[in-house]
Amino acid sequence: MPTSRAKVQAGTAAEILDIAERLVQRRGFNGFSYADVSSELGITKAALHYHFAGKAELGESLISRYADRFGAALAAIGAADMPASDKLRAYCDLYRRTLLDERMCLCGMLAAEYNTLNEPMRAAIVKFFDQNQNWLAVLLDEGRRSGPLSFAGPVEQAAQTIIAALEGAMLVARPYQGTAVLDAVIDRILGDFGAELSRS
Amino acid sequence: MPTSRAKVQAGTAAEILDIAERLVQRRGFNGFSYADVSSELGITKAALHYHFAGKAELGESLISRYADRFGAALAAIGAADMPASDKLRAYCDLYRRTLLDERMCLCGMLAAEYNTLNEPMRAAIVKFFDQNQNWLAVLLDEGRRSGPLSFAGPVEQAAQTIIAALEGAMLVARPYQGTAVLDAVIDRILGDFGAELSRS
DNA sequence: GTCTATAGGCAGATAGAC
DNA sequence: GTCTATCTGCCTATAGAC
Repeated sequence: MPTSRAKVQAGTAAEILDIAERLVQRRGFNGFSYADVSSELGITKAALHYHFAGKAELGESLISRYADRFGAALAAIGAADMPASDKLRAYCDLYRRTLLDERMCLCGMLAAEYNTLNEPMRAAIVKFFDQNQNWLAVLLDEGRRSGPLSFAGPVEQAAQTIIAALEGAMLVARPYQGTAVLDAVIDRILGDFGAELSRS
Repeated sequence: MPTSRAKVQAGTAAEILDIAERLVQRRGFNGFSYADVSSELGITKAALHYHFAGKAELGESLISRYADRFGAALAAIGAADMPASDKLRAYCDLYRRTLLDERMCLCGMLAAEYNTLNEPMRAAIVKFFDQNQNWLAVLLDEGRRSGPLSFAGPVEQAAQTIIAALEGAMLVARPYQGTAVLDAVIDRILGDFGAELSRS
């Protein structure tokens, strides 16, 4: 039964998503076409429409899969046996690994193009950032209570700032080469939120 | 002699730039067309080509004008008789006013689409961020030396972090309404870099 | 599932009249 | 400077054969 792989999407549909995801992360949703995907995959544009009715539906599937995977990565970090400061570092490293592959965060990219997207895609983007912020707020809260993290103000504000700084660093890093900008931002985040001895 | 207004570009060309600038800041460079500009301005697409040879040339002029205006705003802040902490606040307010008009930073938006742009546009974007970071680094350096600002590490790293946080906040603020995310980030920037009594 | 063929529209761009 | 008219190409999408 090759049609039902249960949980993980496999086959052509997944290959389409893989290619489209990379294209969106590098060029934006308005910067790639069905022709780009079909030529890279080696099938015709018409075949793409069998798997995804239209570009918008493909976009919705992209965000959905991305959010699921990102959520799974967050859950793995959350379940790990580490102090919160190390978990914050692991969280930042998710962004760093994405940038190392010369990709922008999918939803960060789509946030830029937000005004050109349809309502289902917009809702999915908001949902992604909500999940992201909520998870990070919990981590920050626990880390501050248990000691390894130290910062002032509400956790929601802190979580928003960290996400904004990381997304912005990926954005600004694009015109430059490499991860220097993001590394600088991560260093400062860990320094500002981590409870260090040198905090005077 | 209505053709030569000397320094400030006026007339149709400036109107085209005004409309195109807003469209790019809201929808992205790949999210608007000559037809959008011409219909809003009330002239034909062909007329646009008289003023700007092609979309790429229009894009280059957009960045150039934007960088000039931004540079002038920075110079005005720098020349003002205020402590560096107030200047930093005024700098952040530049971003806030842009977002209040429901616009993303032009070069932040273009940074997302960087991979789809031609070389002249790419170079102009890098130049904008260089100028931005250099100005901010000088402000931070002077502010730290003279007292009103307090932070650790190299000024370039600090400047990169502030710019990234502001750009990212504008980006992430788009899916949400209003300036709440950006306000939170600005509060934290001013708190982290300002020399406050409560710094312990 | 994938193909060929094609529709219908919009993109950026050009020629030449006024 | 702006127009009408047109071009070429790419876009998303569909119909129907295999």
